[in-house]
Amino acid sequence: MAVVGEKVAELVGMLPMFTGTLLEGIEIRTPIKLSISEEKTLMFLYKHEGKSMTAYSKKVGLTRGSFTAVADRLEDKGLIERTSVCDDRRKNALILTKEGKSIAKIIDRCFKQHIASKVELLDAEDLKSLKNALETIVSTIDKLK
Amino acid sequence: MAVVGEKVAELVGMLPMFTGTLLEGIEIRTPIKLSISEEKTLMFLYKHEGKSMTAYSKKVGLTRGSFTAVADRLEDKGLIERTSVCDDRRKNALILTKEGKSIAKIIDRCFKQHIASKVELLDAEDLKSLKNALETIVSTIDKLK
DNA sequence: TTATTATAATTTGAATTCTAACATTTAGAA
DNA sequence: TTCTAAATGTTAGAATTCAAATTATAATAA
Repeated sequence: MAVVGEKVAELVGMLPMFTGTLLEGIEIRTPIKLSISEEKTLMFLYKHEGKSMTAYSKKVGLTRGSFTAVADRLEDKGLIERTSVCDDRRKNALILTKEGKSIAKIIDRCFKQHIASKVELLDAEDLKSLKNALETIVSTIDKLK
Repeated sequence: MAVVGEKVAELVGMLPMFTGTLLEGIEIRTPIKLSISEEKTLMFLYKHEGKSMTAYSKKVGLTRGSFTAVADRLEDKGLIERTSVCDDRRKNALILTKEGKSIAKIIDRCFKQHIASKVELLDAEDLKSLKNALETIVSTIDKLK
């Protein structure tokens, strides 16, 4: 079924536009000025603290080298800390500081509110099928690993 | 149904990881070295030539300012041309050169083959529901405009 | 007509990200 | 043990992208 695969490829190419449309016009006001990668990092940390640099770099979509700079900046701003993981001295586990947690909370709420307000324009049926579609896709991620 | 909206927001946040997983390990070998934005631009041009700079910048996910640089580089490499649209002298319509078209074809094929080979790991049923889910999402894009 | 506002693309310097090389540590094989 | 290969994170310089101001054109109102 290579035909289906190619169709999937075509659709995947359009996903960034989808998220772009959803995020259009979002405005996240934080006490400290942050780049998008910094905001994303805080959001992921807010959900799952204590993972490695490499893990977060993948979630944010940066190379390890670039993510080092992001972590440096967040640490300089006092929002995260690198903690050592004893059983593997190569790894750094990242955690939020108190202020980092408070700002991450703000970002998380803004993000959710913005998207919720966008999809409110859909009727109930479309919204439901959108949610189902997203769940299908996300659950497919795991099967590909 | 703000609850559904928030759930959607959470899932949307995971989409970049999904595309990241699908594209992991992709290797596009072209006669001329290209950046990712340049490759994306050629792919979109391959599908729809003659749109404006702003239109492509949105598809690629760059600001207009950044996209000017991408178009400059592609023009310097002889892969695209800016053509004037007579009825609006502000706009530049982009078109592929002969070589640009040939390279765009390579990129398009590599992209599709790579993703097709990835999703081959899924069984027929999962593959079908993935395709349906993607179609649902893409068709939702339009309704939000 | 003229003035005003909006749109398309460019420019510039600053900020961010990438690529490639590196040091350190771990895991596994010989 | 020792060797080799792989994984983690960092570094440095090049490449890319961003934000904001600018120019030119178009659309609209006065």
